[in-house]
Amino acid sequence: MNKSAVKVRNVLERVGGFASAQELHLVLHRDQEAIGLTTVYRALQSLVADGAVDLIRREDGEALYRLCGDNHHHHLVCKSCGKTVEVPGGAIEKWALKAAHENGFRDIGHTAEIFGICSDC
Amino acid sequence: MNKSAVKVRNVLERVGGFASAQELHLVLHRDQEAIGLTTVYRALQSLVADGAVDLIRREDGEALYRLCGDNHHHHLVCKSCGKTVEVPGGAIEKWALKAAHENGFRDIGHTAEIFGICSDC
DNA sequence: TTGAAAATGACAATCATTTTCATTTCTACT
DNA sequence: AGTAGAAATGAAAATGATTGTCATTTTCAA
Repeated sequence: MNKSAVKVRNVLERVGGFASAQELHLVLHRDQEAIGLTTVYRALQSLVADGAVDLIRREDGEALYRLCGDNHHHHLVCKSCGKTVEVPGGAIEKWALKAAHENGFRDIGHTAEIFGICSDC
Repeated sequence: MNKSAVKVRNVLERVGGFASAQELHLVLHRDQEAIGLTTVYRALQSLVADGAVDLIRREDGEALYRLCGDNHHHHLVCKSCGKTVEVPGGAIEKWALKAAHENGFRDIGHTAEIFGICSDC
């Protein structure tokens, strides 16, 4: 793993949740870490390839990254104000594994998001 | 609903599964239907807004559209060859509703995809 | 028929992501 | 230490899907 990949991984660790490549690049700059946007993208690519980082897509198609391996959970997002709640994903996990198994798939991953309107909106 | 929206909806019906905006535009042209790409995008937007069409993201972030079917299901997609299997989503539905309810959310929707490597790859 | 409102589409603009390529840093070997 | 070759870096250009603009066309009710 590169020096850059390590930096990116550390930032991901600190932010704790999902972040876009551009956000990560911004945070790195705030921290006086001189690193190019291109390099951030490359570091994220290799981290994803190594299975160290998960990639999901925001509704507008932008890529979001998060460190793999923390306790697995999904997100409940308010469509109006953006408020986000973490939701345990045990049931989904079982569902995904079962469906994949029944169809002969292996190396399973999944994405799941719930969205709605929160009580404050 | 517009004339264009109707055309787009018809094509979606014929192709039966997921298709990108550009693919739909191509099919429409093959059918001698003169319709601009911009209009295809707009028709898809309004169809999605009306809940007539579902939108998911391919792994590279490109948007895919499909006629909103009566029977709610999700997809099990092979990362290698693209083979897709429909999976019933009952368990997910319950999970999403429960999680949303516990946190005071309403007007709930959800997305879920499973991906892996199929038995042929 | 007519006139306002909606729809259309060619083209330009946007924006995340990838490519290119010249330069810099690392690494291994003498 | 010195050096060649490989890998990493990043600025700038390219890419490609999607959206915005705006002049023109169509629709439709009065």
